[in-house]
Amino acid sequence: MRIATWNVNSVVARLDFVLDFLVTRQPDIVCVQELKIDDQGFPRLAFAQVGYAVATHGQPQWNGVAVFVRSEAAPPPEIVQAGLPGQEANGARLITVRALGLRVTSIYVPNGKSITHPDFAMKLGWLDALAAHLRETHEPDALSIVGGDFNLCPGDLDTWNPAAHVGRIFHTEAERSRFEALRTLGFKDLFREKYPNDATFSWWDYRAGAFHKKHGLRIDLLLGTDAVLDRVTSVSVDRDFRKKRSDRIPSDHAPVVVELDLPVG
DNA sequence: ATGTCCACTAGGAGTGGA
Repeated sequence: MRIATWNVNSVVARLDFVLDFLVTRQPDIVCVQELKIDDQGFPRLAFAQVGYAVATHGQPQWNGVAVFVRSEAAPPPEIVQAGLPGQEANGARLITVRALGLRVTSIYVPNGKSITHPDFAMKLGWLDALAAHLRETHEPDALSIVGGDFNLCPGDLDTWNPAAHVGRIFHTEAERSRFEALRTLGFKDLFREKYPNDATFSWWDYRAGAFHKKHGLRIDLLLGTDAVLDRVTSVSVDRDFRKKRSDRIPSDHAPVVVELDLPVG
């Protein structure tokens, strides 16, 4: 089974990239963030035509999350939660589905803007609410995945220039301690568990040639319970989908993909 | 490099967000 997470930075602007990712990589499940479209406007038909069912929790203009499921020989995803309880006013940032025998959550953590901005406190509160929600709904023995854009670097290996970012947003102890709380709940960082010493990034700023210069961050993460972790065979970043294609502009995030030793269906 | 790209409003270029 192949499961991915990808912040697409507008599913409408990125439709060609996203459909090509599905067709060429054939992921079984994809956690998606930054749809930037409401559920009515979501281009469902285009996804059905390439064999994917979608569960969306969108809003106009900003945010929005989804889970795509390869529909060949599989029932469509069943939505079990749309929106993080108590945090609905802060944007459409969480959806949980049951699909292919797994519980899968796609999240888009608030950016926070800067550590002095009111949005930073909102971000920390959102992460606290996420931990509380995962604690309440946790099935310790289940195959559970939380994938998404966490808008934080878990450790110094996850940032291209740690010295320049000490104490800055995405790198603060306040953010990292909340990430650690998710691990304590039983949600392990699949990439880091598999590769304790690898510096691999998933996001590069559009500006200043950051991708070319390898000035990136690892902020797009797939977390899983031990039942998932035991079945991980690889975790990779699909950098091809961060590359410009003739006149087409990519998202500033690349897909992160985990391969599991787990049959589909 | 304050560097780019998105959606929205508006009917063009500016704003807010990331």
